[in-house]
Amino acid sequence: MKQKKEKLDEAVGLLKLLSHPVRLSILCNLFHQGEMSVGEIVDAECGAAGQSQISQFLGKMKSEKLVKSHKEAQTVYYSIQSPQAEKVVKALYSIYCGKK
Amino acid sequence: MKQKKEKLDEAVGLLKLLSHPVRLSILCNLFHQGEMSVGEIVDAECGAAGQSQISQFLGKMKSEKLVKSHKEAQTVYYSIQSPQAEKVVKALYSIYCGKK
DNA sequence: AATATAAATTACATTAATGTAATATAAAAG
DNA sequence: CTTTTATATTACATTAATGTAATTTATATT
Repeated sequence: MKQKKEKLDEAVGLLKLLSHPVRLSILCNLFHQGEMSVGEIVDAECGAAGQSQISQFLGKMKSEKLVKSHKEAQTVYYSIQSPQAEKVVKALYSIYCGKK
Repeated sequence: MKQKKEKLDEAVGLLKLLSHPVRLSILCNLFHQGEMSVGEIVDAECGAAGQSQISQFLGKMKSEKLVKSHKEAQTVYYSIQSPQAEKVVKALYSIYCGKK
């Protein structure tokens, strides 16, 4: 069985990546849409972040295995890869957006 | 109804506070123990953080209404106050420490 | 009163995260 | 081949988070 500290650090690693309004919003959108191109992701943020920053965020989340991507011609599509991320986003959604 | 952005920021505010191994560990312990003195909290961290830092963390989490405290003589007891924090900690526990 | 114990506060130094502009790469269209 | 479109990368400047030592406050004990 995994050490307490390892599990703690794993959870913290995930939480850190969720702890930014744009990154959380992106994951929320991916959770509901299933898959989005970078262009769609950028548009969905309505100016809250520029293309460069969003690309950086996606790169970081991909390197940390929260999301995966595939390329079709010049377009790159992202989707959630981590079940843990999905579960936390889901829990947050029910806490903050669930029915009263 | 609350704006999407407000809810996002509220969720991010909570996640940021959970995004530190010592703070998350403290909340996890409080979740399971219900209430702990600062001394017990410090001991439970086994040196991962000093008294000063833990006091600072508790102060921050209290000012953000994640936890509450009451004093008995020279001893201060903390417990979780935020239902949202409790729910996220619970979700994380089931994700990372749940049965396989 | 002097000392000990519990917790909080202050004051930094260090490290990490964020935001942004400019540039680069890759594929498609003209 | 030049231009356009889509995305990624680089290079900082700025701000925020972290860690730690020293000091302080409050209460209890001797």
